[in-house]
Amino acid sequence: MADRTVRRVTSADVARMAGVSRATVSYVLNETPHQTISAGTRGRVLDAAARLGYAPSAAARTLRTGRSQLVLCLLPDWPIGNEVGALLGNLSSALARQGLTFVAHPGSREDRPISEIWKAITPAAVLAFAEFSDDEIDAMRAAGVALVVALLGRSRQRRRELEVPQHLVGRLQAGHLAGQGHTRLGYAYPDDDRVRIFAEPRLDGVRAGCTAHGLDAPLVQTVPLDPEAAATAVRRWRDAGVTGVCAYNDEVALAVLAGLRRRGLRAPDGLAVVGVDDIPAARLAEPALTTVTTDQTAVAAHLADTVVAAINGRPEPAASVADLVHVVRRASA
Amino acid sequence: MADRTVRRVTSADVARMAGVSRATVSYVLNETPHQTISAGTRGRVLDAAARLGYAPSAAARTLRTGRSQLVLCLLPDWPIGNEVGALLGNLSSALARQGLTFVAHPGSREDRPISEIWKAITPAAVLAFAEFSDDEIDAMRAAGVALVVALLGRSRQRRRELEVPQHLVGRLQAGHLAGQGHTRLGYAYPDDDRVRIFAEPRLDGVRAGCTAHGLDAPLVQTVPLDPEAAATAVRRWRDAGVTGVCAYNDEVALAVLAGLRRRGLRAPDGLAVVGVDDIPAARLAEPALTTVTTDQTAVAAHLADTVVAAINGRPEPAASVADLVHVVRRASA
DNA sequence: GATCGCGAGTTACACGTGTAAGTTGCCGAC
DNA sequence: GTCGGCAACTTACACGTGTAACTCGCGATC
Repeated sequence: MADRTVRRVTSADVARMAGVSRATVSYVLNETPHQTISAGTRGRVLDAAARLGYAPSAAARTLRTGRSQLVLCLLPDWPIGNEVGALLGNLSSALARQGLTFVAHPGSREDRPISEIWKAITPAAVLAFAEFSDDEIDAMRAAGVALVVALLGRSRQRRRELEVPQHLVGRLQAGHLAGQGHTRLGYAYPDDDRVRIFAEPRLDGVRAGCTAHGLDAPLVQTVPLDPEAAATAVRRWRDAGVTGVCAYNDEVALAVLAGLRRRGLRAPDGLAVVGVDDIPAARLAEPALTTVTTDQTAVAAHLADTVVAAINGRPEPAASVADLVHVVRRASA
Repeated sequence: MADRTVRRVTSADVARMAGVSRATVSYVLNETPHQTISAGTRGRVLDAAARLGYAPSAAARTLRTGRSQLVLCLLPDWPIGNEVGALLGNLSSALARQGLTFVAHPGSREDRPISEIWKAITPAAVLAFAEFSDDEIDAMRAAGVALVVALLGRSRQRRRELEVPQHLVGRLQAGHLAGQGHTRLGYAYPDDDRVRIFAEPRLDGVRAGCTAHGLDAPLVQTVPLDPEAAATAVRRWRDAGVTGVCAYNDEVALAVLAGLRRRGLRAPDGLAVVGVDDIPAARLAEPALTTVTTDQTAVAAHLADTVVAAINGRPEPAASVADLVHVVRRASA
């Protein structure tokens, strides 16, 4: 009867089977440059590794090199929706193609200082939606993290990778309404402080869009996800002569639609409404919601390229912003 | 000028500062049982560790013990919504209180064999929504994973932790409609094979609820997230004498509401509709959607207890299913 | 007064890897 | 005929930790 405790297959086992030293195994498997290995040995090593089902110990490799193959993403404490979920999925796929494993850590910073998290993982790179303090960034770099990216918000050294798409979203919303002939726009701001880092660049984009089309700045109102409260916002907009509203996202847009109903009105006549994200509920709403979507695959691919480049010490690639966002035309605007 | 490459603080540094051996530091910091350390030494070690900002190397610890402090959750490839997001967040908090770090890995299994993932992490436990093959389970156990939990679907050795709540959800939906006097029910099944593992136990719950109230089995129809297709389903239900419909989730329920509108009808008179999840769009719909919610905090807490118990070799705790799901009464049923 | 027990530590090894430095044998150049 | 150079490897160490096994002094016990 075999040993109860099944031992892990190590590179020493592969070496023994291939009849070479452990170093040779390492050189072959890692394709180390400037090392000359004959085709015969190479084949024997590869064969032995495959036959034994060898997988290197991530812990040992991390200990030795001081850096793991993990990319850590710190999720925000506000509920993540489909669109962020899609971004994470695409990011994971894109990084997997480069041999990096993507993991996400949900949960607010209050639970545990974030240093606990990355010290428990030693990631190659850290992505986060919110900002880092300079101290945090220094501590992470000192611990061997190659790259720290704040996707949004202030960041000392890196540019904010998601900022541009958010800005474009806002511009496109405003542009769509301006193209429909609306001359006085409103902005439906979310009633949740935690998403401000997303809302601000979108609102800036709407402002820029208004300016570009020669319109006045949008009339901003906070809209809770509640029909009654939304109805109040609708009244104020209409009193001010607003005819089209850009909403922070589809949920806020749905609230505006509900507010219109409360007042016996309906989009687009009472108020044209444009959302963001194209959630499933958007096309099921009454009227169906016009909305703006982002090509999360493209964003994820660029983000993955940036991470890989930084880990390998190469300069970061330029972003292509063309065709990143689109309007999905439906009945509400 | 100091050394450019900032060295990591190790337990040896702490030992030097406290004037003790490295082993003593380890014993103090890990509170190893059956080790007698004087209060004085203990204090000096703790003080030195705090002063130096010492954090143990996860890689070294993992290498030594053969098991990391990470709990890995493999996310499904279908889009995760708010409710799963909330579950993950709560789970992360609950595990953090026990010293475990929770990480989620998004992305389909097609990208990369899942063995690549857990070999790159060596987690203490693995949670997944879908099933594992027996071979996968064996391989993971052999690699040192203490616990493998399939939250849903078949699983050889562990029970499926999320199965019961899904079943309860279905029962409660049926019970609510039965309580309103409906005698012939329909079930709106999602048009996405990937969520079958969620849909089946919910549908089973609805069936059980019908039986418990002496009703016929529900008339099941697949409902795509499209108003026109939903309208067809609505016609068939009404032709069959169905007066109340349980939907897989709120999005499918919104589709049913849209289908009713297409036919000039409205809930609850044309067809009473009950959703699941209470997404933000539910209370903004017309009419506002009655729905069933699950206490994700309680589910997460129990799941965390199960994980911790398994890692420490204790028997798994019993689940309390009382008050886990609730009906949110609105206009649609 | 030798012995035992025990509190309070220390020494030493193992975990599995990457890689710098060293060791062959062989071939071509002077 | 020697010597440098190179292909093809091997030897040996370091990474930072947990823990079994050992040491040492000291007070109590027979």
